[in-house]
Amino acid sequence: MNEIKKDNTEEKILNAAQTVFIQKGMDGARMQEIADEAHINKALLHYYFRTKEKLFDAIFKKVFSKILPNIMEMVDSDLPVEKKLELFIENYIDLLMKNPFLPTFILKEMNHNPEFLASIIKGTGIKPQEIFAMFEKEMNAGKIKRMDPRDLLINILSLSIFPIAAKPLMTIMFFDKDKNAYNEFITTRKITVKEFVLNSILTK
Amino acid sequence: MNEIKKDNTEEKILNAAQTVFIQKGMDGARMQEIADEAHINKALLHYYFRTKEKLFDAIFKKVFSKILPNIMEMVDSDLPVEKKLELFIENYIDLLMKNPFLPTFILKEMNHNPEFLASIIKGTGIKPQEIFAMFEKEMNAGKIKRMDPRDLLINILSLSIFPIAAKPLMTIMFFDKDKNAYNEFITTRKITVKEFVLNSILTK
DNA sequence: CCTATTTTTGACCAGTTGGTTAAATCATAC
DNA sequence: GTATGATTTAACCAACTGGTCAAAAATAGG
Repeated sequence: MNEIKKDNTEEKILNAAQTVFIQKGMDGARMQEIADEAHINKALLHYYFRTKEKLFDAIFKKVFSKILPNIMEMVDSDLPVEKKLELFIENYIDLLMKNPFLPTFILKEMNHNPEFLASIIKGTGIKPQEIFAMFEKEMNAGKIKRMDPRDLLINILSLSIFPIAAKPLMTIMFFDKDKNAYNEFITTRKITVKEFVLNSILTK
Repeated sequence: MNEIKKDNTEEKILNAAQTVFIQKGMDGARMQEIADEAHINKALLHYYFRTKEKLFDAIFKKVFSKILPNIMEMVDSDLPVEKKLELFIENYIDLLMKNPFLPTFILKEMNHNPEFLASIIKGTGIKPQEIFAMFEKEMNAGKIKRMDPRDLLINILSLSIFPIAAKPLMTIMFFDKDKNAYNEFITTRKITVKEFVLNSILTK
């Protein structure tokens, strides 16, 4: 029963910590609140994760890994670029709609510890170089216009992530505080963003 | 001497508070640190701004207003769309490069109090409807492709703001921690973003 | 110079915070 | 059962935090 119980408590703590940290951030979160959320004693938090910072690091790593989906297999596949792009944007916006708090949380805590951030990125196995190489191959084949592949990747990420990170601003400015209208709009963007990008980069 | 001294102290406090709040956020900032930064007694903070929250609100308002430049006169001008877009993107990226902390700070604290955010936006005099109307006029004239004008505005904002908000991530992932390379890249984007957008929306 | 008002300060406080510790409970193996 | 080690708890603590207050210093007006 030893292992099972340990796993269970640790999982309860991780889930509770994720809930609280995402809502309140590192500085705003309270160890007591995490303990309450997990229905355990506060001292138990320190028994499993010695300090608040270690617990936070575990959560950040967990959450950050979620936001980097398995794009590499998409990149390596032999689908045409249009299809790759379509899949990527749809999957990515879908992922963010299901976890709308991820972008804000990550942007919020991104400056916290750049070295730690770097180590996480390295651990995900994402190789930007390979994505760039894929883009460049398409450029050489005359399929898409010649441009800095980093620009292209950053543009796609910007168009997908920013509107979800800035949800409160968007909802107030463009949708008169109507959250349903905002959500509907984001759903449509799975198509419009793809078209916007393809219109721009495809050679005619 | 009454007025001058008061203004001076108040200004010292606002500057110090801006520095600390932007660096640490609402929760991470300490009143004592703000007082030290302003070289005054902590009690004086509470004499000018009764609570931490009131001081923070003043800073947020000040900082947020900065990020909404005078775009309306650009919108109302009779320049061709291409020129309007070029001016907007260049000015906006320039503004963000000079204040690279603004996007992160605002995104970080955006959820803090949506009603307060709404009141600030109302106070800036920005009328999204007029921007949308301008886009629609260009569409009717056959100058740019038909699309949801909200998509277009959000796309432009995303492409301009996100790469600066996500600076640490970008620098690590795409520029091997070379901050100079990153800055150079952002400068170039004043041109490439404009081209990216125009390529996509201009009717051929 | 004297008085009244405003600005500034040092000392203080109650509540909160992350973290510790010693003892209690539980599970396991013998 | 009981000895052993892992898990859980209640009570506690020192440091810190936003905020207060009475007194001192500066300023302005007469």
